[in-house]
Amino acid sequence: MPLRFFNTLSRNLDEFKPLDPAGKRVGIYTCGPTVYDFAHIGNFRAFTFEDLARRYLAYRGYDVVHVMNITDVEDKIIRTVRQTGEPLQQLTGRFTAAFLDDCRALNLLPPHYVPRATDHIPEMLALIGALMKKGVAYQAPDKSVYFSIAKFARYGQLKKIDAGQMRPGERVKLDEYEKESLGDFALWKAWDEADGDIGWDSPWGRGRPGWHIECSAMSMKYLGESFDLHCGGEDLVFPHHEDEIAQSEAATEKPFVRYWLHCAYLLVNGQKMSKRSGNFFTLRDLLAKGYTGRELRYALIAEHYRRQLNFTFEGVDGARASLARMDEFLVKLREVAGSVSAATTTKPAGTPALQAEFEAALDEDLNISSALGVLFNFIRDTNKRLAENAVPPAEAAAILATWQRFDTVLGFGMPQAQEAPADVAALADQRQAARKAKDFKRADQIRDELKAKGWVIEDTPKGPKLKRL
RNA sequence: GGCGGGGUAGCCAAGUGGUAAGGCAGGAGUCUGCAAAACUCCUAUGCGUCGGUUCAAUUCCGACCCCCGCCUCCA
Repeated sequence: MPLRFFNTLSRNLDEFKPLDPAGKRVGIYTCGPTVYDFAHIGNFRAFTFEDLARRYLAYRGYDVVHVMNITDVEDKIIRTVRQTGEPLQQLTGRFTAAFLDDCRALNLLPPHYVPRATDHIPEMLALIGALMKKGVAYQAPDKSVYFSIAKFARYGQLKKIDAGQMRPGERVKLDEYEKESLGDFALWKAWDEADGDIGWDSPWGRGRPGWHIECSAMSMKYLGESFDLHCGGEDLVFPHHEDEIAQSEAATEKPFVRYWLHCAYLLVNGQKMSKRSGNFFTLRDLLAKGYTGRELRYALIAEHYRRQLNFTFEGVDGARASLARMDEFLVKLREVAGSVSAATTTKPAGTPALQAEFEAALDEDLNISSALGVLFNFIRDTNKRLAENAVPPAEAAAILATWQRFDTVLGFGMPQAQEAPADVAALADQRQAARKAKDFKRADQIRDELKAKGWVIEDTPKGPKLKRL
């Protein structure tokens, strides 16, 4: 089955074909964070979905090159610098590090390149220069440089916006601008007092880059003038990505990106989670509540990326329980497999079918809900056979090997059998002895002690087993 | 005003022109000294409403209702 993505550009499920004539290399650019504060889990929904996309492409055998920018100069950053007095580099360095920590907690694969905007001012200036030279950009009386959307006929292709129909947003004071047209956007923002010592010299005077230009400059630097995939949250469709297309294609006269993928919002209480509304959780907030990164990853990833995801604690609790079911299954398989390795066995009949179903689900625009359904169906069916001791070690090993491959996509991690520490194991032995002696009062007392230490004891037909709570 | 996404069981959610995957929660059972844990089974004559097309619609068409979002801070 072909891999298909819903392409915002075509508004269709398009079969994925890489630009690379060899069909091997795939370039993916994902819009990264603006580092003036901790990212919230709404932000991480996007990064998690992008991680899934990237991982699945790799699973499908593509050589993926993933670029994610760090926006480290921008209005909100400058405002924060002004308010707190913390130097820009220190502020952005701090939150960049925090962001990368959060990414690790969610098991997001590190991008191959994580370029910072402030390290690419020359590339941006070159791009702006090219646009000026082509006459599609102009310097306004306010000294800022703007892109003229009137000069780019294809403007509005992503959002299907008719420039004539645009009307100013509520937060825009039209009279503040000296642009030729309302839809024109800044490539270079002229320095003003509020910027303090933040600024770079340019052929158009001191200033700083506009928001969109960094993504065009950096994506093209690392991936080429045309590349395969560009992802982000749906709020970036317009104007950010629309403007990226305009400035990039106007400059290169080549198609910029083949497939645009956008994920829907994370909601909380039915409303978009955002810094603006104040209704957000950072990853740290949730980790502090005792949820693990993988549980949050599951919660963020388990729903199809193009559907709005209403974040609830009930939902994360559900994610935790779902993972526990999966873990339980894998640990059981490992016990059955013992020391048998999958490599020494021929693949049993069930596994290729499982793989085919898993892939068929993800091939269809990363339908993870369906893929997880496939997995849980398989778990139920195999559990029945495990209960009857009908799964030979070789098959268990083969299933584990297959699952390991699935996990390169899911990123939940394979559960490790947990060795109980000596004192816990000793207590378990004592309890077993008490039970043999029919001293159930003592046995139950030890059970409570173990629980207090964070271990549950599970009496199975094969004897007691210790499990981490 | 323009443009878009949704409304499927208590909650989350997949999906299809042929009669509703999966997860969580809940109920029952197996196991057990009792439990716990685990596992199994059960749980929507129904897919926002009203019409239409069809042998057959949740799935196609039309109208309507409701929710969410974008239209230059935004993942």
